[in-house]
Amino acid sequence: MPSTPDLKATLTLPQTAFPMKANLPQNEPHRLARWASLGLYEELRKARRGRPTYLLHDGPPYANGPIHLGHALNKGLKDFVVKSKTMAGFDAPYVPGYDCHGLPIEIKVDEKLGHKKLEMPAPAVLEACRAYAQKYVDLQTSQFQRIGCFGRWAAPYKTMARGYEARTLEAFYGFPEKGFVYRGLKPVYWCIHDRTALAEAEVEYQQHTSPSVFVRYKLTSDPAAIAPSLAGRDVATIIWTTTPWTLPASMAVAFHPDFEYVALAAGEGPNAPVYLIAAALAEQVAAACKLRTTKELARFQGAALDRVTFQHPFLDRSVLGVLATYVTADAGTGAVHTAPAHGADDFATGQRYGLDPTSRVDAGGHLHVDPAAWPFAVPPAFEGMKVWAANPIIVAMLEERGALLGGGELEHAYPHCWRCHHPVIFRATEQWFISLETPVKSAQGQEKTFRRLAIEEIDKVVWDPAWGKERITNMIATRPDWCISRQRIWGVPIAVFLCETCNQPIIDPNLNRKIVDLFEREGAEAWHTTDVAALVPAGSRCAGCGSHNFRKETDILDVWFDSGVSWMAVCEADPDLRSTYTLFQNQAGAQCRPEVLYLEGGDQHRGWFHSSLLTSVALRGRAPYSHVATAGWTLDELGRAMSKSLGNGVDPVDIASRMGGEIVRLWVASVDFREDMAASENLMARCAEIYRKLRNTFRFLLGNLAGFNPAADAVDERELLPLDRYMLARTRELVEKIVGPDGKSGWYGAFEFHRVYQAVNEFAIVDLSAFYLDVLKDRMYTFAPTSLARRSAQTVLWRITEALVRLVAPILSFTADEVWEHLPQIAGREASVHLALFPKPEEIFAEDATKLIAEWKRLFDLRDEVFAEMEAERKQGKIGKGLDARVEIAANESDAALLRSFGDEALAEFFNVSEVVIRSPRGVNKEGAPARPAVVALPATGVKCARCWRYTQDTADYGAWQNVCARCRGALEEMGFTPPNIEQPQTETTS
RNA sequence: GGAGCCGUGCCUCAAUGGUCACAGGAGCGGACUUAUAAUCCGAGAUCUGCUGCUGCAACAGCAGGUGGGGGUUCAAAUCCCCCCGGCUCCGCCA
Repeated sequence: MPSTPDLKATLTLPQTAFPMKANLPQNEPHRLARWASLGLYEELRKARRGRPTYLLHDGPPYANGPIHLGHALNKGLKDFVVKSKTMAGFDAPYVPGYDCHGLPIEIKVDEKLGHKKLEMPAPAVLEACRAYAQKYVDLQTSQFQRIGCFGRWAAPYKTMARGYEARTLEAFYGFPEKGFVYRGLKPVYWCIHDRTALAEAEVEYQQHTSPSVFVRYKLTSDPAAIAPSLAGRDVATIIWTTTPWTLPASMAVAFHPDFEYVALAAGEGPNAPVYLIAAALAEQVAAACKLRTTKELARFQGAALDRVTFQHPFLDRSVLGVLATYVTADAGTGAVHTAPAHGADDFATGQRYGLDPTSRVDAGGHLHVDPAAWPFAVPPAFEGMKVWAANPIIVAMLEERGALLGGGELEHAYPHCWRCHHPVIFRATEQWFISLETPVKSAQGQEKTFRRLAIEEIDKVVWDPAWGKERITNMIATRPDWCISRQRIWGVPIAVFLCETCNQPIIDPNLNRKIVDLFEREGAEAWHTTDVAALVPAGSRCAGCGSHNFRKETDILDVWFDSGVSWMAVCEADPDLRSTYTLFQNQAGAQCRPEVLYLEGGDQHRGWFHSSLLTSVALRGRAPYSHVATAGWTLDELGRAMSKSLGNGVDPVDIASRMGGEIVRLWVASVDFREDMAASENLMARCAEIYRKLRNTFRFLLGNLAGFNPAADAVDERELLPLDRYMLARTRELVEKIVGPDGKSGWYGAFEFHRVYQAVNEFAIVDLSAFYLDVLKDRMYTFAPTSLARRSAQTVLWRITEALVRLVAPILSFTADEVWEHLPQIAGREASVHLALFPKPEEIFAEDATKLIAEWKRLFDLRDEVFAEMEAERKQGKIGKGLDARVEIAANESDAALLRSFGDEALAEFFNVSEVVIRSPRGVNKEGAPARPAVVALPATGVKCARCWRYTQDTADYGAWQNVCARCRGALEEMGFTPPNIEQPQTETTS
């Protein structure tokens, strides 16, 4: 077979410097450096200045470790939002932040400093904490940037910054000044390991085994007053508790006023002991306490037990019978041991009855008995012991004294400290509280409670998904007052002076301003280094007792308060954000009001969403956001939460370094973040596979745009070939779905990133790779570059690429920017794709896309038939590729007309075959069409063109080039190629 | 105890009332060597029922089948109810 080796050189094959292999781990850092040198974030701000604003306010991650997948998801989603809003034309600044104060860091620093800490002055300890937090601020910043997140990384907000600390304190002062805050004795969750109060948000429930004991409380008031039949009997009640260590603080026994109680005699005779227990529980209690034959002596309402008295089982004092509706009949005895110092309900009851709420447990959890009530000469064995150690001792003492009626162990969910994971206790201490029942005035001047107003504000916010509204509403509706004080050091001091005599705080706005200014200048350390006298004006007197001696409060603020005032410390204060935020605050309900979005994991309903709402409603009378989106949890492939113990975690930093930050981003885009999401090495590898497909599609697009000069070569939309027009219509459809008719709604507008991912993926693989680009090869490779047909295709390829690169830019930020650089250069183009705007549907294709696509539907059905037939031929080895085939279609009239309207060439291209013959149908009945057109695929006839591989009837030798079809000959002539001299064979290298 | 989510082929998943349920991966079969560390085409869910036959097998066709069951509807993966399985969050236990 004679060959013409140089004929191949006359083809216009794809040509591009855009590499097939991405080498993401190596190349992404280079692109990051380019963005940095370009000052891209600042450029974006400049480019969008004056446009409508969109504010995504960053929830600060805690700066105490490297980032994990949840962080990557969180920041990735935010980056999609910010970038897509920016490309939709909004000015969307993004100031990332970090949560820096708090126990975890202080504990880490404690471990590092060891006993040295005790000798160090407070400012030095704070300095160590600051350094520790800063280390992780820097680490996380570099990690977030590594996965391509844009933002003001050079100046993130930090809750430990001087300005932030000053704003936090200012926010705090707002509460007492407006009457939201009280300081009082109250039981709070208390971690005896960390020696601090905890907020509800800081406890987690874990399984814990507690002793479970039934204790006899002997009645000391007149039994006949309860029921006449009890006169003269030895009466007692039985309480059940799982915390024997609270018994020294037992001040009352609570009964439900409406429950029925029985008096049971245990045994025969007038001397048998009698027990008062709830009727519903009598059987259970009798069994647990092994009461033998029981006989009911009386039956009465719990209300009858109000203010009866009992003897404490081991202390020399009496215990009051009280009534409370929280007593339940599903566990215990119906008689609830009440220790006001160690339970919220107990405390409330104690207040109603005037009981002593003093805690005999110190900050470290050591028990101390009230000497006045201790009836024996020697101190109790549990004196000074930790509560857990005291439990068995107290139980033994009960047993010894005959007060223990039953016992055992109970495994139950018990609150633990979320930081140190030790079980926590309830302990009444002096704390600062924000009262949810504070009366406030709404904007309309109506009186309501703080709680009520907060709930009303929740209602004005868009919650996504919608059930978030109900969730946070329930939380606010039922939560207790917010305990905002902590007995630690690493945080914002509650910078208040207390009266040495009566503990009354000084609430003086002028003094408060002075201290805020001090914090602004010197940071929170100033509270530790400045003397009382330097701040409190001379001659100040306590409003309560008139004393003029004051001391500094040493508690710090709950860290949830810190981050919860970020709307004030950042949005209201930061020069880049405040004008937008002020507009947001003042334009409620107005059209021009900018959106303020909070986007975090669902756990923040009780965290940041919650604390931010409360502070903003209290201080500004409105919610700090207009839109709250929540993400689900990242789980492993089997749907389990990721944990160190399971070893099923996926490290985004590791994935970025091995596969690329782009792969992490693609994974984030691939999942529906509103639900729980699966992640694993395996799934990441799948994303990498998808990435390669997308990248290769871009590469092929770019390769076929080589030499295309849009200004000179682009074909007017009306002159485009039908197939090319069809693809523009498809592209328009895609654009419309992704960015909406206006270029700013659609799936990006609704944060439906996984749909963008799916649709782009499908478009690239199905519409482009498997169809359009495949079919186009013949035209792209063999036609003269000057030909209308080829320029028509290029025009469309160019528009598709320009659209696609913008559509994926928020997600594939690295790759899109790389593609951008390889696109045909046009005047006035932005330096980065990220500075560009999303395409608008009508810019892609001005006509009715839906109609055109519907028209093509029938053609694609026929194409499927053709392919099925060709596959059969292929199986028999009669043809190989499509161009080896000739297809005959016996079509009914409408099909035939449709097919003929495209012309033979276009049809052959569409089916990717050498020849298409349309025949009138045989065997078609008169009424109408056959069920399906008769399609026959046959080996092509004619001679194969050596250049374009089509079989044609007009293939002939062209000089020394053998077997060149007439179309190729025309193209060669137009391109100025002449056949090589027959006598002088072409040498291998020319020019 | 409360709230909620998920269940689609071996795997990952799309599609929230409308044609024979999208696509990808893996595996299988094939083509191409003009996207080549590529590209293209094809077959492909388990099971049940019915029909074709004297009968059986194979095969073919039809129907049903989106965890199971029921309902609304001309029409359901999609809406409603119940159940099963998996998961998450919240709360509580004196």
